Amino acid sequence: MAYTIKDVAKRAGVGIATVSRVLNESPNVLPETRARVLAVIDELGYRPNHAARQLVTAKTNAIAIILPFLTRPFFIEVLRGIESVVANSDYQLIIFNVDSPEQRTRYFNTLPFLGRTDGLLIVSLPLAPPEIKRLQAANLPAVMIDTQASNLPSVVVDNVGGAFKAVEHLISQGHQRIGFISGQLEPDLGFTVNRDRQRGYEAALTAHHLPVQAEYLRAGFDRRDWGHQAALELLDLAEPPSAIFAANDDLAFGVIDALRERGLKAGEDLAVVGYDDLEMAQLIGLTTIHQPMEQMGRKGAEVLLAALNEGTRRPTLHTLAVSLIERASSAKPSKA
Amino acid sequence: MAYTIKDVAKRAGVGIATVSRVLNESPNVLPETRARVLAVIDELGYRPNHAARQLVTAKTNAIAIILPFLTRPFFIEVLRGIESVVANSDYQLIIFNVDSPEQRTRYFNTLPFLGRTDGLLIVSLPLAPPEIKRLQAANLPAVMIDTQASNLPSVVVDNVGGAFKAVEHLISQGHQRIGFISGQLEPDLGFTVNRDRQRGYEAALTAHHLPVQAEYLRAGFDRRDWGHQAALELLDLAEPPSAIFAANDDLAFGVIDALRERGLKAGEDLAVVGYDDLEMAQLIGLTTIHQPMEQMGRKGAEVLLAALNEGTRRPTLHTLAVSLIERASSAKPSKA
DNA sequence: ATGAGCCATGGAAACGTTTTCAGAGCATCT
DNA sequence: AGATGCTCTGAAAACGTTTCCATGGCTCAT
Repeated sequence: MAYTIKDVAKRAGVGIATVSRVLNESPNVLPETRARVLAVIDELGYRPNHAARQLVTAKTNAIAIILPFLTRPFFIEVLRGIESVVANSDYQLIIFNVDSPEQRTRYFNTLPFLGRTDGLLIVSLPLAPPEIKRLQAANLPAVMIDTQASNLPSVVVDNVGGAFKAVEHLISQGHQRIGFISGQLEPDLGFTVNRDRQRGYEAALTAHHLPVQAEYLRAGFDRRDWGHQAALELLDLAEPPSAIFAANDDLAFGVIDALRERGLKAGEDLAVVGYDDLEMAQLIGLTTIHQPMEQMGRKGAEVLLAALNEGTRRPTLHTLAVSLIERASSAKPSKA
Repeated sequence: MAYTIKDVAKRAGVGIATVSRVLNESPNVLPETRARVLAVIDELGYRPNHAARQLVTAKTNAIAIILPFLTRPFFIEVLRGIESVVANSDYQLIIFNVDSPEQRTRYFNTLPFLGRTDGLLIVSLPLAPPEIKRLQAANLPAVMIDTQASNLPSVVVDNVGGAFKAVEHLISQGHQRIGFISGQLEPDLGFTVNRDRQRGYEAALTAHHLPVQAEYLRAGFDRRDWGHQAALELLDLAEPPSAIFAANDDLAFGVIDALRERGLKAGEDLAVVGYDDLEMAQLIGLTTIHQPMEQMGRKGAEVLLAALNEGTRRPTLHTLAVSLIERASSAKPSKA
């Protein structure tokens, strides 16, 4: 068995309370005593038992992050941002991946993190009011990233504004017929990205006195093959669009795939703009909206740590800016 | 404050031991008693305190995963595999990201997971014998993924064999002059992938009676821009190779980039083969070696869980197979 | 010289569980 | 009828900390 505080105390010839004081850097310990205790700790390789400490302090020194689709680049980047901040604190990071609505409700019903974590980072998953209530009842500080809850601190990006920028860019290039391809507008897990970006798309058209045409709107799935299929559908219209705005880069890749299949080229025969600015976008030369994904993670983690350490707990809303990255896929069209 | 087991006991008119028995599904409890206790638990919304439970059982119900470069696709896929297995157990997953040698040594010296986790999954990071000793001294079951330690269970892929396959494929396409681009052969964190794949490259050449030419070997960094630069260097040789094997897909993307810059096309002017089979590889049409990344994670997690639940602790070695995925980038060359 | 106040220290309670142990009740066997 | 054994139960010990409280020694002002 591992050594306990008693072993240290005995060996150092002091009481366990003194050892505890040394451990917790309490002042009132004679330097000489402290040195002796530290020497023994070092000699025995003693390490305080976490569980015992947790039991009495009621602190876990861990925070949980709940995110969907661990595998998608967006979430990875966010995770990376979070990790970079948390690694420099003395908190540990527990991961919960949620891929299905069932898992989601299971998590928020059983709250398996309760008592195992001091705080929560919730990425992209919108919470229902009763769920928020339950968190607050449990006195568990939470920060939302990429979703918003009115009574919780939230870190978001302006999806409507970003989409607006994307479409406005296309319009400024002379495009009048602009298609929009997105994933589900009302997905199982309640994401609002697609809806928000569609709103931005429509707002930009309207602001420039262009009509919003139903046949140019293609909401399907958040998968590349849907981007592919939807692009083909748009190309086959009697009057096909001269530009396509895809609600995320992955869909845009599908679009580019479809173009290639038809012997067409993005940026020459049809302008394409994506959203996310994944690493791949640069390689492919895709014009897109850059989201500060890692920064979102960092900011969220910082807000949570501040709440934990200083007790700051105001539900502030942090909105991060997005920017347009111009690349070859939206060069000026040959035929306006 | 939250309710404790005492509150439940009092309210149900039983002793705390009985509540504990109900909680732990011990047999010897009268069905009627059990029902009464469960009713009270439900009524109060009682949840057992983790720390207290841990303290007495000396079990944390958490496992830690230690991996480098959380951001690279390879590790993400492995992580996803791990997560998918762990999510179905009642363990939780704590993440430690290690990006620098300093962090690495810090982690393995302080062992911050000690007492917070029941087991360890170590991805790609080779351990020095004293480090392994320390883990075993702490009685902490560990499984290595994508590295190997003689006295710990390990899940690996055959990097030498995979590289062999890749190069043999190029040779079978008629190539005689084959370049090899890789990251550092002796990187800071001690990965051996690059070295292993180089060995496979050399073995394949030798097996087919082709010379290993030093000027065709380019070891640099695990970054796309190195692939780019090294490819240019190879192209500028007096007698440039007709094919390039890149030690990972990312490097291969850099190669393709360089070709494009010179107005050349992979698969037509020069054959390119990568390694990893990232999602992007498919999009780009890169011939590559498919690694079962997610499966590695799953397997590793399964082995660890088995060790935890059943006490199986033999240091078995699990070698997973890799396969060649032929795509356009290694079509038959026009001029052999 | 004496009391007030401070500092360093140790003993013991408390945290909320699990688990050991002993006992009560009851049926079964001799 | 008494011994035996089984099932269910509760009291109490144990886990390893932190923290409260008491105490003894010391300094310093009176």
